[in-house]
Amino acid sequence: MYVSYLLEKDTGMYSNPVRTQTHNMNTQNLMQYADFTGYHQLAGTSDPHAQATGVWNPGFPSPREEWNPYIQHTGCPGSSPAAEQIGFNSSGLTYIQPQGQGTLPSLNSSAGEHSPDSQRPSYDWIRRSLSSTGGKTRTKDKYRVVYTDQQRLELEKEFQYSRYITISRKTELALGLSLSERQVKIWFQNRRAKERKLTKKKLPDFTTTPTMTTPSMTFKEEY
DNA sequence: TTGTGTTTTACGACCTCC
DNA sequence: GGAGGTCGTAAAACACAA
Repeated sequence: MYVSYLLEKDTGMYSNPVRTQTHNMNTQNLMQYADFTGYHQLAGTSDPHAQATGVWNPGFPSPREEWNPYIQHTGCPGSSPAAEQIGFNSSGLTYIQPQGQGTLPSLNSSAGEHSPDSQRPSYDWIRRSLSSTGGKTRTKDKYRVVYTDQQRLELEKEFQYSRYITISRKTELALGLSLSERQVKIWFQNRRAKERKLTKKKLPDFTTTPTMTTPSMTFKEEY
């Protein structure tokens, strides 16, 4: 809720230093994340699950059509005040990068031309602006970390685009946000759980719950 | 300041598919 | 068997009322 709250209301719910710094985001203060001190595992470092995935399929299709209503109903995330403040244009899929910042090298440049990914933001500048402080897990010295507003905003934007992240996008997001792919995957899992919870809350009388098949069954083909 | 409720990360168990 | 899905849950982080 926190990130969606950011997307919706442009005001932070929390008042801790990290969040306070980012309440009034713009393309300049995004670079504040350079001194972000939270723990973020780097993909491919300590996380055994964070290995890079394989070759991206150039034939990556558009997001599942059943999500289209979602995208339409939820509106373009980039059009939210919060998103606009940090530099996303109204399309929500094209990122206005800070000047002088390059783009993340495409996993497959030709794929980018044909996939919806080509219209999405590159996270290279974010990756460079984020710092990593090494890996800690539930069984180690810190139970969990708090993602920055920027990280959650980007994850939320991706979630608004598609409820199920593709392998290539997971890799790109993980790199761009200095998270492990496992963290991105779990974030999406938790985010879907949250959405189901909210939906359940909104529709308490909804007895005939549609059977939800595991998306991996259909999505693996799209990978 | 403290107690309490909510939200956010992270994991394990179990399932399905290839 | 591996990958990724849901579900349930633990615990940290946080908001807020008293």
